Amino acid sequence: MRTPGELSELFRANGRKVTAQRQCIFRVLEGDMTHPSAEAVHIAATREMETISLKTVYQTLHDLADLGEISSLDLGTGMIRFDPNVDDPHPHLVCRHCGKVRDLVAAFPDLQIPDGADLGFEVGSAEIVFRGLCPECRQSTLQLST
Amino acid sequence: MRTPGELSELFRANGRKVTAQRQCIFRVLEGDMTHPSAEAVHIAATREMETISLKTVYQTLHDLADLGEISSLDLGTGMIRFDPNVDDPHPHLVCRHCGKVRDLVAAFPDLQIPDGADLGFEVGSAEIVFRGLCPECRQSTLQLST
DNA sequence: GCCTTATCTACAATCAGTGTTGAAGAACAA
DNA sequence: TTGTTCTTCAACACTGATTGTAGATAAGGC
Repeated sequence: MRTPGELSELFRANGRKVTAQRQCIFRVLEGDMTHPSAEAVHIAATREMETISLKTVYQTLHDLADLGEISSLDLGTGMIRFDPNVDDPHPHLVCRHCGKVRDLVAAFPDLQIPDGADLGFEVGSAEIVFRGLCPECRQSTLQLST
Repeated sequence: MRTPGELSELFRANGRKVTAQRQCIFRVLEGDMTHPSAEAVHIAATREMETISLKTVYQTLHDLADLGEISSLDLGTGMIRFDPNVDDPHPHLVCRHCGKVRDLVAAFPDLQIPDGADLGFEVGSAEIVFRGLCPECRQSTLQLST
């Protein structure tokens, strides 16, 4: 993802206004590797701007997704997650206990659908999701069973 | 998925009762390849039993999923989809326009995470989702742009 | 600084899915 | 078949994430 300054430029170039709320959200997202939900972004943003509304956060995140600066992921955790790492496609690890999401940096072969197997679908993108338990939840599950 | 009769047996064997509503749902699911949502199953079921409630449908679908007879999928279409084809893992094609889901029968290599790359995750399952446009939505999109 | 227009906040609504509860019904034993 | 017990049913209200609305506010060009 770009820096807050670059994102402000991009918003202006696209006829969008650069408000204090949006810049606050840009800053919150910068360097965030946790795949935050809109709610999580809102909580972080209110630490800087107490009055920012959740609706504004949703709106700005969707704007960023429309511009291709972040990607929105529905990984089955009950809420949409936002991923600032949009430059190279990568699989995701999802904890089925706490919902934590992590990028998997290991390389995977490009998935190609064999000719004719797509039944007329025009395929745009492929996603790989691994589900399991994150280290923390593994730990607490082990403790429960002893 | 098993036949309605086999499912009834299985329910009894697991201490669950076999009600008319459940048998109706078994029949609806049999041979359904459309990955229906609970809502869709409910609509189909009401054609046989007008008074069956959506809650009962949810309950029975979850029971079936708990017994491993169907799998529940959150593919980002806004509702959980249920897949009676649980015997062999397979990728899914999801239409980003109408939400239609199709099994991809083509074989894909087992996805294995390279050692150390999982950062301590205990990985249980892998999912592959292809997103794109189904033939019908491709058609209507083409017509719109002419 | 002024004006136009996009954006903001607060509030209410939507939508999929779940908890609750009295009533109905299935299983099982005698 | 009958009675007992326990599960399940259906209606209703509720949750939690997300979106629509509308009046107030502020950005950005002049």
